[in-house]
Amino acid sequence: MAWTEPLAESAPRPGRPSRPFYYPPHVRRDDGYLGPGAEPAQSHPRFGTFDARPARGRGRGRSRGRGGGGGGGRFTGRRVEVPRDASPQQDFNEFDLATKLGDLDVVVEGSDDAGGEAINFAAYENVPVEASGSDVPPPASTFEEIDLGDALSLNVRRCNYAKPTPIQRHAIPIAVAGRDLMACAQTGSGKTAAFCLPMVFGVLHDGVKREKHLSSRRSVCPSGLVLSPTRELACQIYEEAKKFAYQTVVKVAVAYGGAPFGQQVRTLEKGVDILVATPGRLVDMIEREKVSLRRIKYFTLDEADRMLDMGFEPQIRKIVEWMDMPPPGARQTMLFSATFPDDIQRLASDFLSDYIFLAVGRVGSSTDLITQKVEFVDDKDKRSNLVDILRSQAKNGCLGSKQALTLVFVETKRGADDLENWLLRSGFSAIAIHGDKVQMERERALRSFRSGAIPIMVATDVASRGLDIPHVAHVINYDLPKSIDDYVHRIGRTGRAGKSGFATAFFNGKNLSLATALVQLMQEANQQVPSWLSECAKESCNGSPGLAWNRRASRFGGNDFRRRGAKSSYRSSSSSSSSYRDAHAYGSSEDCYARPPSADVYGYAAADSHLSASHGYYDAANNSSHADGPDRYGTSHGSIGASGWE
DNA sequence: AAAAAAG
Repeated sequence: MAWTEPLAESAPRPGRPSRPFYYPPHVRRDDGYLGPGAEPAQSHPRFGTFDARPARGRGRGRSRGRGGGGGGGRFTGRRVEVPRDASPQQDFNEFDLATKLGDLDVVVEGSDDAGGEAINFAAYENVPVEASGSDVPPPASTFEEIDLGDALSLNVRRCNYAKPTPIQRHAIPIAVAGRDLMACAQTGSGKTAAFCLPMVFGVLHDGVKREKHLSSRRSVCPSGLVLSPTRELACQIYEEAKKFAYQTVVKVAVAYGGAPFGQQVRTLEKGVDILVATPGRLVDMIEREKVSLRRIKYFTLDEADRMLDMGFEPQIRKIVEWMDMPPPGARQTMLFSATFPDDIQRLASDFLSDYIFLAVGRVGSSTDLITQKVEFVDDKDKRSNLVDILRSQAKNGCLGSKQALTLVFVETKRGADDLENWLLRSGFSAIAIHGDKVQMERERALRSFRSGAIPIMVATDVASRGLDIPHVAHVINYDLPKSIDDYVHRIGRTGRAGKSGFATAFFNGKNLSLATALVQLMQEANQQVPSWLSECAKESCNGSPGLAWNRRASRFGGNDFRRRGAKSSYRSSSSSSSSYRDAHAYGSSEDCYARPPSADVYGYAAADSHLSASHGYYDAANNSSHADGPDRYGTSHGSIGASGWE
């Protein structure tokens, strides 16, 4: 009963003296929020929702049990279904409540604040969960239950994590049990903590033997490794891991390109237990014998589907299979991502041993917090269209008290620079980030965007994954990505923290191949789909090879490819026992008592309308482009067909 | 065809 309960119970008592509690600087934030990227339910500004969503057709069975008797090593699975009527809107309000309260004041001078009691934790429970594999460890509902030990528990507290999020609940016990894991949950849902905590715990539990760092004259031998697809994300993970390792013997370090090699090595040589790295620099370090992977015991691939896609796969394979890392089975491997296409799952299973597949998602996932608009805009009109939007946004002010941030995605690095220049010339404060900039510039861009000093950032896909930037109110897909997965990750930069977000896409003939998947995605997220877009989807469907991108069927988890591949041999008969436990853990019992007061009581309706008001341009912009959308499409149809090859 | 990741 250490700390979660008191927090919640003391909340309604005003004037109660605050608990003295030291928060080290690295877990503080300028906006008062103390936690890192994941989500103490109680006051959590960053808790979005879950992107991982069930595949279609899952609504049928209420639950699917694990095999009766649960014999050792048998492949079993369990699922929990969410009532169909779970209203996304309601969830939004609940999250928004948490957000608002969290923003009011957090912790240092009174962790009693927060009205913990008013928060409906059931919102967290309302996610469909699938866990499949042999002998899946049961989820834990509190951190205490997981028993991470004093030091780690204290750090979790310092991060203001009151309760584990669903992905943490399920993944942490699995990880702590030493099992391999393939986990699906949206970035921002506490995924980072879900693998960092167990890694720190593992190292701590194994006992750090300092001499191991000296066991080789030349190279350091970390026991934990996390790989990330971008440098900035690596930094972010490093920062998070550091919070858990604070005041323990566990040392965390980061290695990525574009920064002085020697400096990073010198840091490593002081000892490192958990190394967060990007692939290139890591390979470099290994080849120069600065680092050895021979003692790796915990290995995590973040954004695993990206890491295993065509561009990255050889490098990852090299690191995992051709360097000195212990083979699957001799190490623990965990893969995390929001999206996990089938073919990538198949690839990934090379790296895993008797793994558990975990998908945590909510019906109508995070994207329904995001209002998605698609406008038909020819390339030549994009600039003026963008400027119109930005101008209207500037006029309509900010998002709450904070400067609303706008993230504009473009296709190419060159395009990012060009657009940045154009915006600057048009009088906007904007900055570009892409892979051709030197690392210092990249970091400076991200920093000034994060802080709100420069409220518009033009980015390539370098910024599409994982980055946790509070107050991004609007994501504009100036150029749409080729794959729907990228689209999902991009718009996922907003609509976090339970706040609503806007996403606008400029669509034209060049994006025809995306139409089908886009329409599908929007429909699932209860978005209004312009009729001209539906038409595009229908057209492009016909016998075109354009569906190469369409991985809808296998995305969003809820889908362990092993179950599809060999259903009959894997799936055991359903049994009521384990499904009952899950239903109980996630189900209605908690659901019914803790409904928060209606949104209006707290003035969310107002907050909400303020938000829409601040984006009032929307109606105007949408109407006009909507009106001429079909025409433009119609007139250029011939060329669309030609250019829309894949 | 593009971005990312080594220098």
